[in-house]
Parts: sequence; C-alpha cells; structure tokens
Amino acid sequence: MGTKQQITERIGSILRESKLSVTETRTRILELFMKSNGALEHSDFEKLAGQSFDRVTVYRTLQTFLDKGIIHKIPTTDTSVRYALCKSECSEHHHHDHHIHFKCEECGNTICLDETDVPQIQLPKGYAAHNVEVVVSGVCKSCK
Amino acid sequence: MGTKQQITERIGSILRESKLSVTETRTRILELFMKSNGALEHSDFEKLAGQSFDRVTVYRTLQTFLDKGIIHKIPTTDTSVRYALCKSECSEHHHHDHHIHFKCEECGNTICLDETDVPQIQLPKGYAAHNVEVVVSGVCKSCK
DNA sequence: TTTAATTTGCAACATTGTTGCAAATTTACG
DNA sequence: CGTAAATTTGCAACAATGTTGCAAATTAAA
Repeated sequence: MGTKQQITERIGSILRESKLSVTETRTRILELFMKSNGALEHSDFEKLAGQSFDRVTVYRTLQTFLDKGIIHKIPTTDTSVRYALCKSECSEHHHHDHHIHFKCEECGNTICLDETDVPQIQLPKGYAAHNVEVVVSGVCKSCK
Repeated sequence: MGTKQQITERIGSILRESKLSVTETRTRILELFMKSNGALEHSDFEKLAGQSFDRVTVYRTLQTFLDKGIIHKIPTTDTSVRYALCKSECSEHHHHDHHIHFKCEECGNTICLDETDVPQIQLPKGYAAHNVEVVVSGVCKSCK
C-alpha cells in the first residue's frame, strides 16, 4: 500500500497526468478509493467523509474521473452507480478494463477480479459485440 | 404473438397463477412488456401510456411482478433499472433466468438472448459463485 | 506576486423513489 | 347476481438523488 506520503505522491501524479488541478477534494476522494478494497458509490463519499464534501462537488469529481479514465463504472441491478479505480494502464483514450466484477452477498462489497479472464461469448448471427460486462455474485474469500 | 384476445387471455392466466387480482393497470403493463421486444424501464411506462398511469402504481406493480417472478431486472451502469419478462418456466420460487443480455449501442434497446449460454467463470480460490450476470453491448441485428 | 484558468460551494430546481391512508376495484361467497 | 372482505389504486406529502448557473475561492502559469 505504501506510506501516506507515497500515496499522496501517487495521487498527485495521477491527477497531473490527466491534466487536472491537484485539489483537496480530488485528493481525498482518490484516497478513499485506494483505501477501500472495493467499489464505492456516491453515498459512500458523504458517509466516509462526514459532512465535509459538498454533494455537487462529489458528483462533478466522479464525472471528471470517469471522463479521464481514472475510474470506471460497475453495472448493478439497483439504482445506485458503483465506481472503482482503473488500473494504471488505463487512460482517457485507452482502456484496459477487461476484468470481471464480484459482488459479495454477505458483506455487500463489490471488487474487481483482475486476474480472471472475461469469457468469450458466442452471440447469435447478426450481433456484433464491443464490450462484455460480467458481474458474479456469491460469497467472497473473507466472508467464507 | 397472437390476437389481442389471446394476449389478454394469457395475461389473465399469468396473473391468476401468481394469485394476483386481474386489474387494468397490471394488464396494460404486461401488454407493454409483451409488445416491446426489449427491456423497459420505469420511465417508459409513463411515456408509453401517456398520463394514464399513476407513478406510484407503476412502482408498486413492477415490485409485485418482481416478487412473483413475472419479470426480472437487468444490470446497468446508470441509475435506471431495466426490467424484462421472465420466460414461462419462471415462478416465485423457481427461476430459469440463466440467459445473457444484449444492449444495442445504436437503438439503445436491451434484449434477452435466451439461446445463448451463460459462460462458466473460473473464480480465484476462496470465492463461491451463486449467480453470473452478463451484459454484452454492441450492435444488434436490426441496426446492422 | 499577480493574473488567468480552474474548481468549489451555495441556492434553487428537476427527477426519481417511498409511505400512509381513504376511495375504488376486484374477488369470494352466499 | 348482490353483498362483504380483501386487494389495489391514486393522491398528498415527503425523502432521496441528481443537475445547473453563478459568484467566491483555490490552483496553475507567468
């Protein structure tokens, strides 16, 4: 994980690479992503950070991070939107988010399984696939 | 598809099998599901049916249909929730929804691909899978 | 350090989802 | 068929979530 110093350093370079100003809100939101071992949704930021974040700023920050390829969305069957950090090989124009997601039914956590391959899907004739999203639900390592 | 008469008949038996009263709202919502060749979200009902549905009734009807296994949800990366009709073999306690979903980037439609198998996913050690959701996005037959 | 560009926070608003309750509709049953 | 019981609906009121414009604050550039 690294020292607090190193994390701050890493966050700074992520933001600078994306040509974004290094601000307190952005730094703290990225810290929360790095500390959490799973996906976060909008309401988590207000909870995790107390009253200190303005709702609007969180919405705009997450949207900016999405645009720059710093985070990605994870599909859900409810109205919440979950976000997770992209790996370092991702950038605004080049994504390597080809991994599956796992949602634990016990702890509710959603994590990215980077080691697990996305399966090939044999579609019916006439369909062209651009992207495959896989979300497996079950019981995770820690909850077993 | 069948005549209007036959559809009404079919809807009646779906509702009776689930021990639900056959009401006008429920009948019309099921009709919309049957006529549409894809998944519907909440706002579609207000659009498709003009002003005639009360918002609250639509929410409650969809929740009831979910509870009874008449419809199922489809994962999305936005805040909307998409619903589609289950096949006839589904019921409150016994689901056969093991199919993948396809979202067309052109027409925006989401459909169930019943013929296509859900892939086996090889999870890391320590994870137990109960359910696998797959959503493929790309271009559908009609838009090609 | 000063200026220009970016970001933030507030207010106000729009949309989406929920709850309680009385009126209306549907079902069950004589 | 007609009545009583059960279910469903619609309204009002509210709660939660997401959006926009704009002035003040912060950050970057010189």
